[in-house]
Amino acid sequence: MNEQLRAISELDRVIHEPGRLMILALLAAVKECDFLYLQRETEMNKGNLSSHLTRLEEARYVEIQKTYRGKVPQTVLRLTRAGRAAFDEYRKGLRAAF
Amino acid sequence: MNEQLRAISELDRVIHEPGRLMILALLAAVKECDFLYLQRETEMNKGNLSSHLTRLEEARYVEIQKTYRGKVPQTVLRLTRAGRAAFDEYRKGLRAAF
DNA sequence: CCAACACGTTTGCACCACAAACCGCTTTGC
DNA sequence: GCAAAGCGGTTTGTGGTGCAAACGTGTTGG
Repeated sequence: MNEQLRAISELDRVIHEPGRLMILALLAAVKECDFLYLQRETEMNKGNLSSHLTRLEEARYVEIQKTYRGKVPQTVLRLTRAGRAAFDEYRKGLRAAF
Repeated sequence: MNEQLRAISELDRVIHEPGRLMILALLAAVKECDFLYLQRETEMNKGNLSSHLTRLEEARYVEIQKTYRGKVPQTVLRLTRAGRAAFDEYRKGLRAAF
């Protein structure tokens, strides 16, 4: 197997999913944001977004912090150190492949 | 939605799957090859490879030509024009995203 | 002959992305 | 006040799909 193919085959499948890729790309850029901002930016529906976030949390790539803005619940998202590392690694893999 | 996120969300899902990405990357490089060569290079099992190829054929991205090498059946694969265009477009999308 | 092998394909399952339905809370209308 | 609608998400149901094991069809070896 050549280097290009190996790079492709080793891409992190948790990150590779476009929905999650969008989330990670955004979080990598802004450091921190809330659920609704993420929803507006990605144009995903709530359910879809919520389950991708859960998956990213299970992978320890994203931290989910539930809080309140006044009386309104607010979910704040942040990349973990591992998440940033994995995302960097993923991009490195892509560059190696293309 | 910003340009990066749009590029990600518009990635062709048929191509985005790593198994098929490997197949297309290889076919783009060599123009034509047979099933077993593809299997060795990608290190996929036959079943997996076969179904990805079927999917690529259904998408009209790959041409599957069954022939013989002596008495031994041989399956020759080739990128179609549409396949090459879609692959180029996919790579363009990736570059726009990263 | 018939057993083993070569070249793929089909089947069965397990997982997962997606959206509809739901839930608890708050605000609005009357 | 108190239904009804809205807000911020989560859970559920399901169709689709990636994967490997089992199968099929022909060929070769003993």
